[in-house]
Amino acid sequence: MTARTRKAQRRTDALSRERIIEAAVELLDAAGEGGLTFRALTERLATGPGAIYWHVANKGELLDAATDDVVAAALAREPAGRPASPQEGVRAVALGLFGAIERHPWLAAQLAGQLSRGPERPVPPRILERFGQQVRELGVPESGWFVAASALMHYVLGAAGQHAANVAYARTLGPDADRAEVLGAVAAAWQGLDPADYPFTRAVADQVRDHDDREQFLAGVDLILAGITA
Amino acid sequence: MTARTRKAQRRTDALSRERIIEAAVELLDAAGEGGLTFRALTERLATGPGAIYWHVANKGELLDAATDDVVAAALAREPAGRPASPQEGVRAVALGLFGAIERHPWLAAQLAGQLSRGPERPVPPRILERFGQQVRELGVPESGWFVAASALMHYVLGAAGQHAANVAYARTLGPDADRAEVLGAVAAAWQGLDPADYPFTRAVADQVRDHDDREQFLAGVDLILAGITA
DNA sequence: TGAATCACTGGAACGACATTCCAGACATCC
DNA sequence: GGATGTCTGGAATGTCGTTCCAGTGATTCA
Repeated sequence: MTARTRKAQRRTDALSRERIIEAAVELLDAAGEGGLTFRALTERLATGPGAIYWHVANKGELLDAATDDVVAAALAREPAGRPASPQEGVRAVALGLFGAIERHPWLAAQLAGQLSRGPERPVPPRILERFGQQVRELGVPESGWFVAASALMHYVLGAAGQHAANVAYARTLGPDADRAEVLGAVAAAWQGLDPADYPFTRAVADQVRDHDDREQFLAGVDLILAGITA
Repeated sequence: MTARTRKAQRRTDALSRERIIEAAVELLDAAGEGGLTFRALTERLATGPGAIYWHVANKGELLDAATDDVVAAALAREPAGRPASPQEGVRAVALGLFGAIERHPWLAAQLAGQLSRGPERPVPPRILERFGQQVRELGVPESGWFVAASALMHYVLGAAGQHAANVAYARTLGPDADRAEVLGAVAAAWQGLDPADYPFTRAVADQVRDHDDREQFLAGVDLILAGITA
């Protein structure tokens, strides 16, 4: 009989690794990266630091676990049946991650952090694997597998992260800002750049205003798909 | 007469924003993200916190300034003459960033952080602009400018960051590890995954071991270029 | 039926950190 | 030669992650 089983028998409100991770995700969603504090966590769970540290090694592990949890849920949410085509499969995975990052804006920085903290982190291989399986079915020769899957993963994480950042930024301007204001804010920030130094960025600012983020995101995915199948 | 000019006249070892940023970059290079502390900074500059805070608003601004500094230097290092082709121009920008992230591994997380912290940060537009100008010369219709430049930027930052992470990770294993060990370490970490859950990742682990990171990175850039011109 | 054991808890305390405060040093200006 | 404003560094503050440890209550064993 494991420790947790025994404890669960004792009290239904017992602390557990799952409850801690769940609370951590809620705190992150509510207040961003800085919102996750052991103090806030003890308050929300009505306990002390020692209790939490018995279930979790440290804050880093907790953040990794929260990230893993959310990403796993996002990748599992996909349609059960096989996609109509590998291309559709890639789009489904991409949109799944896009939605997860949109719902949890702190995910973007966290994923980027795991990417740049060595190959041992659990999440990047999980994502690479999903894209990779679609790439394989796309008929890409094996020598191109890694490059193709990497390109998809890096674009998706980067672009989705930027989208989430824009949404969060627009929320800063006003809690009831509508979509036009949101996109307008980003465009305005870029329009304010020096025309001599940033001719291109200023030119595309208008596109950012007029296009749907999700469509533009998918256009990027299709662009890379085109590169893969070329 | 500005404050800094007058001060420079008084003492050549005077504190200045430039000297602080320079010291910050050195600390980051030496000990990574956690190495930049106001304590370490005061020690290295033989001064107190107040002196630093007179020149710099807070740690975040200092990090942003250091990032901006390094990226600007990397983008300026490119060959002065016009590239032979827009494709070569893209590769030059990509390799410039790749080298900068290789020399300063903390850059990857920092750039990702700026990306996911709103459109006001100075660095992302700087990079987007460089790629964008080449995209324009590639003959891409204006409606596709943003997607093409975004795809390039996100892939380059993500892939270069992952490369830097692997190099840093390998350095952890042993200070005198050679290239084979470095790549072997990453491959070994991926080979240890569950074959049932990670068939693709395990299959590409061998490629990671046998290929040159820089070549693979450029192959990714070319893949996206192929998608853009398709 | 006790006593010993074990998983688990939470309050107190610690060191490191970013940041603020402020009394003073120093060149410059009037 | 006082007044001014720039610039400095030491002391102090509050928050953070983390550790320590005396306890609690269920379980196990004699």
